[in-house]
Amino acid sequence: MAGRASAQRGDNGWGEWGGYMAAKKRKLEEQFDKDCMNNVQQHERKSNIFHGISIFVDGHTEPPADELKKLMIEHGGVYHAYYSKDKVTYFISNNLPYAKIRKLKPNDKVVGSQWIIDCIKQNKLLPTHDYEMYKDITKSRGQTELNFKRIEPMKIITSDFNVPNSDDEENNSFEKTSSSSSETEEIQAEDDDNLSALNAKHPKFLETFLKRSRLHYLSSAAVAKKVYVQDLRKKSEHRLLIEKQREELKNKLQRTERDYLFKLNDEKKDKIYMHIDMDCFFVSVATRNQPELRDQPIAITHSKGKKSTTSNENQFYSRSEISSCNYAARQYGVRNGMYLAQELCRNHNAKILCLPYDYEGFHIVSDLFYNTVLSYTLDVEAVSCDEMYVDLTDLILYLKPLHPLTFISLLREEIQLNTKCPCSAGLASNMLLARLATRQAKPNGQFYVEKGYEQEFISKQKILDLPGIGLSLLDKLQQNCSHHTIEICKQIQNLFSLEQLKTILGKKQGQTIYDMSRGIDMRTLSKDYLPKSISIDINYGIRFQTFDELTLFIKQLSLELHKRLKQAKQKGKQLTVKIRVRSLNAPIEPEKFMGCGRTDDSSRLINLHSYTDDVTTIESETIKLLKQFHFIVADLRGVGITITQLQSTTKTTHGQDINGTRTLFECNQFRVSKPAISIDNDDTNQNADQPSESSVTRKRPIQQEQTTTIARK
DNA sequence: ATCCTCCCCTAC
DNA sequence: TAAGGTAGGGGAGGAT
Ligand SMILES: Nc1ccn([C@H]2C[C@H](O)[C@@H](COP(=O)(O)OP(=O)(O)OP(=O)(O)O)O2)c(=O)n1
Ligand SMILES: [Mg+2]
Ligand SMILES: [Mg+2]
Repeated sequence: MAGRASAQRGDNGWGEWGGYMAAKKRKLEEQFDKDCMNNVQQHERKSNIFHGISIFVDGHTEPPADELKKLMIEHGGVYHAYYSKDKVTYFISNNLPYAKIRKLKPNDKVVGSQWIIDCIKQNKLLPTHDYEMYKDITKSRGQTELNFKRIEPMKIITSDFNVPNSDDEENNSFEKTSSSSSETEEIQAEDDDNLSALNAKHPKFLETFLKRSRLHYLSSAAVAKKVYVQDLRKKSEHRLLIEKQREELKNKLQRTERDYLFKLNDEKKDKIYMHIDMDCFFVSVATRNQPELRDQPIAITHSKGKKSTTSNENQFYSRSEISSCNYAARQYGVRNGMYLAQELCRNHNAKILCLPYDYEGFHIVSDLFYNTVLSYTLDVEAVSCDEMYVDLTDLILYLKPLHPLTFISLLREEIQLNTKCPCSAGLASNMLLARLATRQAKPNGQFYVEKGYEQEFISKQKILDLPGIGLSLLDKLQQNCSHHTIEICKQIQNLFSLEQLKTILGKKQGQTIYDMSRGIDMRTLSKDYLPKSISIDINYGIRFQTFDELTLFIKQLSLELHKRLKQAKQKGKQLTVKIRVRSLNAPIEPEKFMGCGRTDDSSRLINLHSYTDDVTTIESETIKLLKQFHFIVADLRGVGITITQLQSTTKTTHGQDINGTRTLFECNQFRVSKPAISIDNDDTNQNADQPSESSVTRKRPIQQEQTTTIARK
């Protein structure tokens, strides 16, 4: 019964949220990084107001962590570089990332940094009550805002969303689309708070949300690119194009000495990989026709961020995420994925320019980027819309004598020319090192980790930069090594044996980290893309009062999922439903407008009778599973449906391309040209998938409790 | 041992 | 206001 009643644990199991050092990660390039640890400087003691108090600073704060550390020490407190449940009294953070808020445990107290400032100012220990950030906030939004304002570093002016400056980009859609199609009576209005009702109860919500979600864009675009590369491999014409391109390049090559000297690639199995990634992709695209803007800090956000035409202290409270920011902005510590809020509040980057999403542009540029690379080789593994791995071995052999740096220099030039956007690339003998090389190369650069320098290179790489290693895994390591601050690969090499790593992280992950920290990576490009799951998840705007409302939404999700299965030409035999329910002690409304806040998650799967992509099956099975959870409908904050155990509907040998290739123009809402390809319709085929009632569900006695999930008051 | 379910984590 | 999606690796621990 492992999972089941998980409603309670949720984040639990996470035990210690420990040293997460998100700060570390963020501070990557910030001067005040250094060792926040025992930087035992002799701070002058000024008071003792913080006696007995210890803090752990997480994320970006104003003033920055080392300043807070100094203040704490000067006033009798203790500063911990790593979180330790027993020792730390308070977290200090002004904007924890969403992922971490969800991990907070009931007893964790997160306090805004202003608390420290105010305490010092008044020279006494103030109650933290008004500075606590992620605690129950009874209800009203107003209160939420108030609460927040308190802790804002410099009393920000909240107003200023001033009048809806209408137009301004294309703010079309549902504004008026009232029409209230069918079922739901009047969506609009009603509802306690007149929050303009833009939540999942609105019939247009799903469509609107997906159209605007950058994360949905990223996911669907990545899949589309994988499919695109895959399909291109099957086209013989393309091989001819590649040949032509290579010859052309060969002819115009101006070889220099290094090209002739570059031998390597013996007939051994020496490989040379390239990892290539567009620089601050969204920003570069958005400014590709106004490159002169690029010198100033820029971010891509939904919030109009305040153009600060008027001198005034702009900015307000904004939980809008910065999707991408350029390098000028990064100078100030701004990072992708941050909330706009704190950043703008800081005087120095008060004039950060916020630009809207240009999905069509992303699409176009992404295609140009891919097509440019693909015109030279098909040894490509798509990673995302702005990033890929390339096995250059064959190409370099073909063009020899040629130094790979010469090639990627030309390639990047061509990409720049085609897209008007910069990119960076890394070269190395394996994928891991190539990827790390890219990081080093950015922005607008290239870097080759050459043969004799691999150990030196990997030794000094940040552990967090290793692909697949995030805050959680790093923390597990840190917990097992209290004396040192674990930061670079060299330390893993020296401080942990393979066995230790396996014990701490598990068999596979232990081995992987062991290898990676030594620069070892035996992976090869995956050239065969086979989807393993297709799903839809919505964890935003989920606010229902009744199960019927939820049912209506599930209907929409099912239809969307059905379309995705159709488009991917897949059917699945297993269906998983995942829900996110507001944590008991989490505020009704989280900091982020319509966000899901801190939740407890659970999932449940069912084995279907046959491979299916049928809407009604999906819908009914989902509802069935949903009823097996026990939750208060009003507390639901997220739902997801995943189909797994996929099987392609094409006869493998039979012609795939229905209407011309599924070119790069993938997912519905992001298609650029290409009129609709009609994804829906046709349900005619397939072996009847009745709502597979009994569902093989195997054993599982499933305590058939009160299946309902009533919205109780 | 190995499989299965229910997570958790990471990445873009 | 805000648009916190999703695929895939893998671990824990019970079932087989
Ligand atoms: N938390 C994130 C991370 C990324 N993205 C989007 C915007 C990015 O432009 C794009 C590509 O991600 P990258 O990690 O490649 O970041 P950038 O291209 O923006 O910057 P870099 O120059 O570091 O590659 O994905 C996002 O929306 N949210
Ligand atoms: Mg990039
Ligand atoms: Mg990228």
